[in-house]
Amino acid sequence: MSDIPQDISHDQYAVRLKKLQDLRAAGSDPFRANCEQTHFSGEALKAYVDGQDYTVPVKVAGRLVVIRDMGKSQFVKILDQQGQIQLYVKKDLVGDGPYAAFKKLDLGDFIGVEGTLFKSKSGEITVRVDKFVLVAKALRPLPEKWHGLTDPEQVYRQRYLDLVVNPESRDRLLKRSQIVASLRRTLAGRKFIEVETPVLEGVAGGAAARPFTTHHNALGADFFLRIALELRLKRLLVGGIDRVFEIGRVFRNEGVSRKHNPEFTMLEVYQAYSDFRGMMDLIKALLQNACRDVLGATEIKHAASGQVINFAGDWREARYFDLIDEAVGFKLSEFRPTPDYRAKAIEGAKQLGLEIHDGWETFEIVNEIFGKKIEPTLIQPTFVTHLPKELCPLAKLNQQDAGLIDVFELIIGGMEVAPAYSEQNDPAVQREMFEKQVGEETQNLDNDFLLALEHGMPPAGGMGVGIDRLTILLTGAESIRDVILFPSLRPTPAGDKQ
RNA sequence: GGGGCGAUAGCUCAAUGGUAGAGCAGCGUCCUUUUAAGUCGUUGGUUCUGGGUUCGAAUCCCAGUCGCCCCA
Repeated sequence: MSDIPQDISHDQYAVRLKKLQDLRAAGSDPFRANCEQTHFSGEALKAYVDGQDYTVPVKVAGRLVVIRDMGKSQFVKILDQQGQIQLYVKKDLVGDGPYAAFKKLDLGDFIGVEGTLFKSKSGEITVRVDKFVLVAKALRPLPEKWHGLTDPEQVYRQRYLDLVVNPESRDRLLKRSQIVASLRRTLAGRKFIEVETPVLEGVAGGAAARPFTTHHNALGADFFLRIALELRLKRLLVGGIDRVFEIGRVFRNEGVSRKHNPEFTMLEVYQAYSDFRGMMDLIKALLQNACRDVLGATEIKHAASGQVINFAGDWREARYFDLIDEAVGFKLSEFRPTPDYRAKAIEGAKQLGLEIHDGWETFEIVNEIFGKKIEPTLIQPTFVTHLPKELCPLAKLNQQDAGLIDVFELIIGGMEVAPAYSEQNDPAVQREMFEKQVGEETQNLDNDFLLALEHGMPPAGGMGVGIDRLTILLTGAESIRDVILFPSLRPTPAGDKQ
């Protein structure tokens, strides 16, 4: 030990650690087991009765985020789940000793207080503190109060700091929670049953995507992380669960971008004895309710296009090939049954300035036109129906045109929000469709699923909703990373601090 | 995978080859209704990492790490 007092005034961590040690030395616990709380901040603000200052008692708790020290009194603010509330601490009210202790508190500390509500001179509802207690000491300082945390890497890796200092971040988290709750309510109201199915699968099916692989030691077997919920939920249709849904994480081993995270959340819904048209009705109810529940309106401003998206009323319905014909400027769809189809599709795509890759199938060329030139222009909710059958092997073929499938893709704000199908339930046709796809995709044939189909699956409408994209839409977020609390990032080296 | 941009105090940002600065936060002082409170004083730097060029590098060059954007 040195006699020379070390100057730690510049080191905020050391200053706080010293305060913590001093508290312990004085017999006080800087990390309490609990504290009483009668109101969240928002509830306390509502509990105030106009003109009745100092009569309504409240006990609130939270993290100190603002301190305005005026010598013998202080205005401070604490943050809890519902937001901030101001506290007023007066020396002659709490007493000299406690007041001195209060002055030693740091931004970031958690406190619990007891007091009464009043309205300050400038009209802010405030708790006048009678008693307070430090319940948890913070050893590290908070980011700056005015600008918040802006470095995206730190926002994602230390989301807890982002949530403390960036209110819009907390707001997005709350909205996402409300959206999911609203979806569940709507589904429950229509007698859907929520289930959970395996994340670890022997065969990763139900979508065309590269899966993650992992290994189970005790079983001595490799597993895939699921890429969709579909094939498990359809087994439940076979088992007599007529209206079933799951909200769950799926994993796709693909690129990361503003619109893609390797793990994301899907709602998949299946309704026996319905079809893709029934799903139109369902998705409208789901989204209109979610808008009302979360935003209190059925219109939202779409930041990217500047348009107002209107969820009320009837939604536009357009056939895939009508939109394609319109985009290329000639009747490309009429060439579908002819040998000239491919040449015409290439011609159409090139006219639109699109790059075509040699190995592409004709349907891929046409879908490039859709993805690049049509989808981004569909801002208002639009059901795009009757896609070419190659785009999904799990849907029923159209009665009039076996090259088409009875499906829709719901596009909103230029993004695919929900695909829905009349589900294929003929085991022979299903096997044939799978076998065609297995050749070109990485996924294996799910024989166990085909066995289930052979036992008979009722006709059904099915639908998938990307929860992350829906949240982007309803919150106006710019990136999927803004609506996923902890987006996938390259791991930092083990043991690395800060 | 390719191209572009970025990383400086705890946080937000300056400093274009010549002693690394500001605001907030911190530390010390004044202030019993503040609103990014105010006031006076003050501490704090592996300029992402490693090489190189130069009398001299936050700045120029090379390589790497991490992130963001665009493209595939």
